[in-house]
Amino acid sequence: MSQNQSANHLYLVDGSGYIFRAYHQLPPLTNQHGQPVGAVYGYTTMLWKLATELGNADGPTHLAVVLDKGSHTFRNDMYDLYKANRPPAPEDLVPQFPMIRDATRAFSLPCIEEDGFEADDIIATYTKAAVAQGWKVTIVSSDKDLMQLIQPGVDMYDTMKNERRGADYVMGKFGVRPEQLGDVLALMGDSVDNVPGVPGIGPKTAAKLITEYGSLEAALDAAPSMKKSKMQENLIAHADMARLSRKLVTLHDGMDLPEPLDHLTLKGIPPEPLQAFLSHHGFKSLLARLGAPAAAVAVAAAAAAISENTLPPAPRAEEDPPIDRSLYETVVTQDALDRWIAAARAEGVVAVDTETDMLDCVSCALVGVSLATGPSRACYIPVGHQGQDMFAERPEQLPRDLVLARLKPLLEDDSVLKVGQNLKYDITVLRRHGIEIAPYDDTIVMSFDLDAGQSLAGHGMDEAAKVHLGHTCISFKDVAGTGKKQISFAEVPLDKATEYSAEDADVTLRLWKLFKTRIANEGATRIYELVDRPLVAVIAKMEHEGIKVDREALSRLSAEFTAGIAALEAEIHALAGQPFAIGSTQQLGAILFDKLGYKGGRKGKSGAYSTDVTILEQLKAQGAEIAGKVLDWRQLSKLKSTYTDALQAQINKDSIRVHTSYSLSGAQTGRLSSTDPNLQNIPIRTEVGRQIRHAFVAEPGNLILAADYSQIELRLAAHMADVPALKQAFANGEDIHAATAQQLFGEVNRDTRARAKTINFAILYGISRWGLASRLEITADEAQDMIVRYYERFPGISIYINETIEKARERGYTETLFGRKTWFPRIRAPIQHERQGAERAAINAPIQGTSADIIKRAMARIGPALAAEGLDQVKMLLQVHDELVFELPETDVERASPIIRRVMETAAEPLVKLSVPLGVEIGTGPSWGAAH
DNA sequence: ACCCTCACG
DNA sequence: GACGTACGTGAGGGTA
Repeated sequence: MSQNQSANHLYLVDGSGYIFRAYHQLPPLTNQHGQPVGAVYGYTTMLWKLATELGNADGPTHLAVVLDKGSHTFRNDMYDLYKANRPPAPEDLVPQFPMIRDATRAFSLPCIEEDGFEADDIIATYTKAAVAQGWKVTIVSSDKDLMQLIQPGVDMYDTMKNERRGADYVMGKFGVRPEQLGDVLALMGDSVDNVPGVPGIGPKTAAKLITEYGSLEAALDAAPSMKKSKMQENLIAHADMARLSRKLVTLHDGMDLPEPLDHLTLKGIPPEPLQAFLSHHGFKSLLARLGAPAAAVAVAAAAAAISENTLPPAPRAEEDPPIDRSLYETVVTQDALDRWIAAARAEGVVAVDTETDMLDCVSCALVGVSLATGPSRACYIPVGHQGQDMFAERPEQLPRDLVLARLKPLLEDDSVLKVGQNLKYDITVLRRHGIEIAPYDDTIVMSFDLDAGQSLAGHGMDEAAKVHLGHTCISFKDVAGTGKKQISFAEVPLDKATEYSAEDADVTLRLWKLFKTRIANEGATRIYELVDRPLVAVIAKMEHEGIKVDREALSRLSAEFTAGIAALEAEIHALAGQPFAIGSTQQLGAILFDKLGYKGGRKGKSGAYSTDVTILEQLKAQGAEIAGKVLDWRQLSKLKSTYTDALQAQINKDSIRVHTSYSLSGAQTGRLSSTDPNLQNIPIRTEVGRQIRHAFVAEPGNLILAADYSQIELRLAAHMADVPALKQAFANGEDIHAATAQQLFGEVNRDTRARAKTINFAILYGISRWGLASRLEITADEAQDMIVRYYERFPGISIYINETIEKARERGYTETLFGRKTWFPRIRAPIQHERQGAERAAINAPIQGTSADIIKRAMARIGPALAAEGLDQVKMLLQVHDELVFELPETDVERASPIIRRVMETAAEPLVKLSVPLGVEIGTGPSWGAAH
């Protein structure tokens, strides 16, 4: 290989692939002629970037832009469904295709397209030709099919991510070498291009098979002797599809070169045509870089400045001087530490924030603590920072245990208030080091109790700082980066860590001052002090406790579901007469309504077919067997992906338990919400789903105890709307839906009770005759009659509804019995359906919110009530809105049950005296499922 | 990133 | 006669 040849480097730009990606990732810009040019702009900047690499060591010496031409290729002759799922290009993208050619010409670059071949094949052909000449090749694309071409001397370049990709990348993403990728892609299939693949085989299984057997053919040959499984059956049954898929994903590299290689030489880019193109479309920033006249540069700069300053400056808290990060101190000596502790004692209030090496506070390690004692008077005490790489020296800092020993008396001192933002995190971290923070305030909870529902007020710190202090915080991303390059806080240099962490404490203290005054002035003291604040430590404890989940049981279920799913899939494909992605509502809609011709029209603004349960059930009733199968498939897929599989992954390595995270500011009404994982939506309504609940188990010798409020929202509605008939029924311990049926229909049977139940819930949610009509499958007029009759029999209800809406409109918010406010900015919206939506939510909020207040009070009281009886082995693990779940020694059940029941049933008192009794049902068993 | 669907109360 | 089908959530998969 001669020097001369090896210096050549051909860049092949996948123009068609790029434009689709640019279209979706960039905002829909238009030029001054009103033409959509978002994708063109993205494409132009990409070419620009490549042009600037001209002359770099690894830059292009030769370059061609490759485009798709026409839609019919030899692959369609092989498989008529190839790319059959592709929707037509979006309307505002179509006119941009010719502009792409204009842009390419403006850069004076060769553009290659060929009938009957896709861009991928042209790229493969040129790659082969260039490699044969000993050239280097870079394919500018992020298309996974093209990754098959990666080899020594050939790499790929993703300009959007600014990433060069070689064989390592393919290995990391697909688990195989590039030359094996075609086999993997064939097994996986591709729903976008409609490459069928083998059902039930995804990237993981495909990679496993190819790694194990070496090739697709070898895997197919070996299939009959593999361990019997659904996968193995599929592999045998769909071997032909796999072979067809293999051909479809194979890149065709044998075409004649439309242009010889040496015609692709880059000779430099003449500025005139480029300048004409850029100014035609008004791409000012690029024009400026091209060296356009100074005036144009000024215009571009001015335009940028305006767009960045459209938000009015937020008001700042009066009095307090603005945030000055230069005043923050990094504490590395004992004297300095003692000085800060003394300052905190002198103030009587201190903001505290802990920094850790990861977010999971069950396993994380403490990295540092920040304190704030006044405006811009804040410090950061590092205790666990490392150097930035393994060879760097660990920065000088005080020993962790010394710092904690010094801080402990302060953090536990009754006369010093500790303030934190989302304190449950810090409480957990410090508890693991033997520190029980008390007393405390939490600014996230304060913000929520003041402004729940206010669309402008986010309760997270960065947003709150912006809204209330007019200050932009340093974001975590700024100090630690994001994605793959994200570093742990322990690796952040001390000066940056101090700026970030001390600012958090500084901001927290400023917010606290503001909120403290507002809580007193705006009547939020009761809800904050008596309901939400005490809960923070209780929630911290529950999260830390976690719940044991039987991994083997889940994995057995998962395997059962997988088998069921595969069987259903085969049946569905047979009924459809073709394979398709059942999970795709689009494809499913096309099969059901276009191909099979079932009735059940379009819905929604997107114009797409709706295929939800109600529709599928209608089809099933019409006799569409496929609809029932799809419903079953959906149920199993949901259970598998959301529960059996995801839950196993959530088991903590250290505790071997699952730790959810509760948000105290998640739900507008005051309810908690649960994330990572959500343990408030574990299945129970169907028998199949309920098996998942059985995997939530107690430790040996212990039991799970579940305590549910019975019909708490209906009871509260009866009390709040003052409905004598309902209150009487609850007082008598009657079946409330049966009692309603008696009142409405004059007789109680299964049908009338079910209807009464529907109506009872409809009332809680803000009834509309259309909604009720569709639920009960009656006409809107009949539904209207039923509502009228309900109002007649239960007269308080309509008064309650009208008064609630009226008050909400007047004051902007609703209130629970405990004074929790929920704001409804949209209740005065001029658009009717927005306003009506807000009205329905406003009807429900006081009821749902009061129920939330009551269970929160119960949660705060249960721990002390049990401890008073010496029952400190009883652990509260979960809250599911009207249910509390405990784990306790079998021997404690007898004594704990009545205490739990009493605390829950009397949780409203003495603050609120209810005119209906609250009922609690308790069950126990070895698992959560068995406790119901 | 957004929609759809579906799990719970 | 139109609203876009009830209140409150979070997660996963598909698609643009």
